[in-house]
Amino acid sequence: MTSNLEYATSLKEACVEAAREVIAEKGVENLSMRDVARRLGISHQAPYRHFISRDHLLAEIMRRCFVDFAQHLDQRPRSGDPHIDLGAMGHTYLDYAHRKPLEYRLMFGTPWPEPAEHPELVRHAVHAFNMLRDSLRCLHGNDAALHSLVDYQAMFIWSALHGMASITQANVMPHLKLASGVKSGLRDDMMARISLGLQWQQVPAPPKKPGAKVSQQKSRSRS
Amino acid sequence: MTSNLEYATSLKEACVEAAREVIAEKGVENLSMRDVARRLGISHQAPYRHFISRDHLLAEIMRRCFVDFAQHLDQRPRSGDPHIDLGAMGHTYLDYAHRKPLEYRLMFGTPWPEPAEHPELVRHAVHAFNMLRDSLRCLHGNDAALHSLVDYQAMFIWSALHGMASITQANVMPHLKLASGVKSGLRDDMMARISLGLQWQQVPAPPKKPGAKVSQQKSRSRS
DNA sequence: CTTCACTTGTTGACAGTGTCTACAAGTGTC
DNA sequence: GACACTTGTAGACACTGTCAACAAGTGAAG
Repeated sequence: MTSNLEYATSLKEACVEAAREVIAEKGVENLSMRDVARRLGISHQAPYRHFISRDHLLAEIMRRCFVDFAQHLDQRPRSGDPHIDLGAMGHTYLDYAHRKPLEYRLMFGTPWPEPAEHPELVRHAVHAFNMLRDSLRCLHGNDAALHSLVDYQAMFIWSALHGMASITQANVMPHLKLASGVKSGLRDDMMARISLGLQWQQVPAPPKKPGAKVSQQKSRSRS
Repeated sequence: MTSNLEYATSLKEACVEAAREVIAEKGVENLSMRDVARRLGISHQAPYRHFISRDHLLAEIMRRCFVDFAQHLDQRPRSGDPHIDLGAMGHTYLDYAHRKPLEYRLMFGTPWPEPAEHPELVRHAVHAFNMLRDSLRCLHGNDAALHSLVDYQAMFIWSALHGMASITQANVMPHLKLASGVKSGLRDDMMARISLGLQWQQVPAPPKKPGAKVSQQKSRSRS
């Protein structure tokens, strides 16, 4: 019974561990409950005593990835300057995606299971996003009038970072024949453009005229 | 034999058509060769005469999505002003992601099959990226000295757009409790920030000092 | 101690999958 | 007519997730 479980305190924990191995070796889409059971030397139904379906096992692993990810973000180097801190957070984000590509793919590149079924997963994912928000609030102060500015900025940062991370991971860049030096300089360039993009300030917002072209409102102001 | 094939000229075409139906109804991950065959009233092995594996059928569908995507981008409204054209391209990109979420997910959110096995898929994907490049070259002129600038800008635009599109599609935004109005204003805000971010110009590039912090080089110039 | 419920594991099914192999019918060419 | 080639069929194989029935252990109630 306890043949391959020397290290694990419970079978549930051992299942998670084995599943992560499978994912690391063969990718998420090739994770199978029976494979997990086989590796642990238990019957193919034993894991179902701890996870009611394959999706639930996967959701638990994803949840832990978010915990790990949030910890990673939390351990970023801190200086006093909130601007530098924000930049450090961006770099830390991209570092994670680069150093733990499997985990990153799992969190942000895998079709999520039904969110209603896995509230804990959602909770931890939102928590990671809130760290980005906090970093921005630290910059602006927690003035309620600026909450929407913070959210716009957070979505912008996240979009650009996630876009870059997922494009990098997709391994398409070698096929794009980028100009020499671009690949190695991409990260710094991207960070610089993001930080410039952050400086856009909302125009007083005419309350939504659907037909209006937006390309014209070039009225920007810089902080 | 020709029971359900009234419309299709060849079985190959009918397979693609049926597969797209399956994907639309049940998602990519639930696409099965046998299901395709069943819908066409043919034996479960018939599709294998035209696609050597499930991956190859999927790759063919993905390839067609890229063709469709490129066409969509090509039909964007054109004005004389290349700046406005570039903005229109961004909107057209996001429109596509919004109006054809399945196709978008298929192209950019599905783990790609081995690229070496599907060169045509890669070719069409790169072509779509080149349309973005062309749009930028149109802005700067085709000066070789600016090729790397164009590539940086293209990667930035693509990252931000793709990031936003995939986040939007992932249906996580409802869980983030964004400030009121942010969701509806997100797209315009994002476009404005992107266009601001584009204006970053490279610093003369000190030939790579690995230890140097980049956060300091705030020497920007605006066009 | 006995009894009962509950937990945790096993075994055996079932329907579904991708894909290999062997076979059959049609089609065109020498 | 003989032959090769294409296209479709039928049957297997190993694999999957998951349901249902069963067994052994544990702990509490009577």
